[in-house]
Amino acid sequence: MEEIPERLTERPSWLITQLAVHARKLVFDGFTSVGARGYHYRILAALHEYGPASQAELGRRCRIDRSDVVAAVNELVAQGFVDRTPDPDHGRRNKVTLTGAGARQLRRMDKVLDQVQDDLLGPLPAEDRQTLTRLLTHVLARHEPR
Amino acid sequence: MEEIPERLTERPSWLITQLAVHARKLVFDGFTSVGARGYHYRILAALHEYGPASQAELGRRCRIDRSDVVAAVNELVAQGFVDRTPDPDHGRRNKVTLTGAGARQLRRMDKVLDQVQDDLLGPLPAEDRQTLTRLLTHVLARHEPR
DNA sequence: TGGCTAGTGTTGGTCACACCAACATTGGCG
DNA sequence: CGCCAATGTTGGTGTGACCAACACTAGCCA
Repeated sequence: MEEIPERLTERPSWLITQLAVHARKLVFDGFTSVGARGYHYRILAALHEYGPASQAELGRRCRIDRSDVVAAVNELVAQGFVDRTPDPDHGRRNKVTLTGAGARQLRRMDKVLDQVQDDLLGPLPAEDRQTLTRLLTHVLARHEPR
Repeated sequence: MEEIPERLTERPSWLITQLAVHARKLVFDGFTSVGARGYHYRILAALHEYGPASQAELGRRCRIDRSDVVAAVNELVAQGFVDRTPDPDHGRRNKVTLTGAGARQLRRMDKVLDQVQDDLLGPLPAEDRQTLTRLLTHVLARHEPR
């Protein structure tokens, strides 16, 4: 009954940002159920895929600001999901390492995320789902040049 | 060179939320150049399309929380883009009305947004653009039931 | 060798957006 | 009439994305 202005609904920027709102809520709820949030997942994923890394590297790979990596790693350390040790070669640099518990947490979060995809895309046919993913990937790539 | 973990890039929820980050930045920059922000546009658009409304109505139509409508309308009043008068029929209710300056501001923001769509979707062929819009609309509709 | 520059970790802020709880007030309905 | 729903408002929370500044280190190059 309460209609949204057409100026909004017909613009891709509205569709994307509003759908992102719902996606973030689903992700947030899922991650909350395992005591985590988005930044944690990104960092655990990067550590699992590329191995131990400095905080600056993590920030670049995860698209997280250096300063925000500090806080997230602090929390992950407190939960025992990563270790932070000074890099012996590089004086100032830290080496962040995934722990066994961290890998298990990552698996839990993966399961949560898989469920989220289904909730998010709902009854979208597999073909449309693939098309959507392809188009989004293509557009996003043009905004992440380097 | 700095690769993003596949776990992220292959998931639609990541694609949508990350693309939304870029969309928000484009919209933010554009709106900033005319001294406004997202909430302002939504409210001006709703007033233009449906005429004067109460703040609660605006909130429902624009997907903005009641409490946030208060602040946004305050700002719009201060800029002279809307008028807020007590509803004569309804004691507690306010009637928010678009002014001439508000309508002009809305047109400015419309132009900004049109440019943003091009920047956002880049060189996506018209057909793909339409497909993307259709799919996004469809998925979003399932998350906005009523 | 000395000095500058780039990179690193850290602190401490800002902003938009979304959302929630509480409160006083008011209208309308049973 | 009395209760419930709706309204406007205040004040607070959380995430995610940034930015500026600082101290320190490494590496380069003149």
